[in-house]
Amino acid sequence: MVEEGRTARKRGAIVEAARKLFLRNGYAGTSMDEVAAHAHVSKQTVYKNFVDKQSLFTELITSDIGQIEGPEHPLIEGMPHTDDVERDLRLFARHHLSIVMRPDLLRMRRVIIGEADRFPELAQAWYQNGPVRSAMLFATWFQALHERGLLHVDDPEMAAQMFNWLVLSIPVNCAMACPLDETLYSDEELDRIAAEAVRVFLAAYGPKGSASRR
Amino acid sequence: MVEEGRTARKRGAIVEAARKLFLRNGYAGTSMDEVAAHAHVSKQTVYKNFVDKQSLFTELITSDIGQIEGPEHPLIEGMPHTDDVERDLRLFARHHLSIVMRPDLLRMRRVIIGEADRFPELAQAWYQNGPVRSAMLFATWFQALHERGLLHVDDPEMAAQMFNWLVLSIPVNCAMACPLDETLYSDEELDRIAAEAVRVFLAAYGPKGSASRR
DNA sequence: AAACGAGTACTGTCCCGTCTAGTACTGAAA
DNA sequence: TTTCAGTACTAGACGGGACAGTACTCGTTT
Repeated sequence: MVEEGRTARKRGAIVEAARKLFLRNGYAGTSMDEVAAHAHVSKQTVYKNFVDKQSLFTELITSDIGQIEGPEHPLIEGMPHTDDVERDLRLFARHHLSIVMRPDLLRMRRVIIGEADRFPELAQAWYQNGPVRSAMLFATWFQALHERGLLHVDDPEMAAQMFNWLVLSIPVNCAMACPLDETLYSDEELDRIAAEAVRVFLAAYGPKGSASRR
Repeated sequence: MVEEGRTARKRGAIVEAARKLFLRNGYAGTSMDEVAAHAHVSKQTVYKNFVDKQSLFTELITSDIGQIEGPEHPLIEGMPHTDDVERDLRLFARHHLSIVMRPDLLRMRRVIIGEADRFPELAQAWYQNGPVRSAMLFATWFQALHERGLLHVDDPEMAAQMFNWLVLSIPVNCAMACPLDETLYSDEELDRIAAEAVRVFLAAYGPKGSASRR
């Protein structure tokens, strides 16, 4: 099982090199020669595995988009679902943040946004698999909490989006414009943002009586 | 005054063409020949006005970034500053939204994010002149409202950022991944988002007693 | 006259994708 | 285990085209 055969190994090296280069230098900024050299593979091998530069790019990104599918799904499923909604939300928000703020995912976000005009279907796939999927999960979650009287949401879709961006917006939007090599936000800052986001969210969508205020 | 001289007119045409092409096709996706042709100008003239492709790009974007400085400044200054904070906030949020959602500004956001690795100082300039400057304006505004007892903000910086992204996040993040030629959000949807953003904001940062809930 | 600009050809570079000639691996038969 | 065919891989060259930036000639504006 560890044995993959030579071809698969080569292909893996190509994909790995391509990922690194595409995410760092963008589509136009990456040449196939670079990919081949970086993968310690001849250019011919690259073209044996991928018909095109476009194909290499889209297959790679598409596959990566698919990989993201699932970091928060099990988390919501396996959520403690205690009655301490604030604690649950904060834990989840913090976890969500630490995933989305992974440098490789931030780079991917940048590349996809930058190429959104040239690869619109890719951008769509990413958007649907990322923000939209998250929002839908949140919406069902909040709907359930609403029915248990632990939240008060008239429009679960809207609340879900608000929650998502309350948590993510500040650091993600900063990361879009800032160099990613240094650490942008410390763990403590992310903690603080997650906590405040949850506080704001609960102030607006908490159960009727409780106005949590610090 | 309307007369600008031939040179200035040519230069203007070049900048205009370059803006259109760079914002639509990105930096690498735009050639100097295209710019010249689109400006009805010879390539030599382009190089008489701008030493470089890089220079053309950075000077253009930098100048555009400078232009944005001021759409909301006068608005806050000339704000009615009634005691109906919710109304003021909602009007302002709606106005802010309609500016930031202008297609050309969305395109600029895309390009800057996409080239953030290759033009980090540009990305920084944009970030400072956009989100950071907005947040600082909001912060002083909220601070003043706090002192008048119309808001309750312990951390004006944080509140300002939260407000900014509560209003903008949903449509802006969608616009990053979606084709910009068709209209993404109707005026009514933007109204709704602005209203909900203000509601959430006031629930969290409104004056102590009032829990505005719909 | 003097500067400016148009038009166009040109240089050098980069890069995609292909081709060729030769080498290494793999798996099965002898 | 050795042999051997078939396949994968290497290294490098190359055609074709795009493009940044320059050179040069001739017309136009001021």
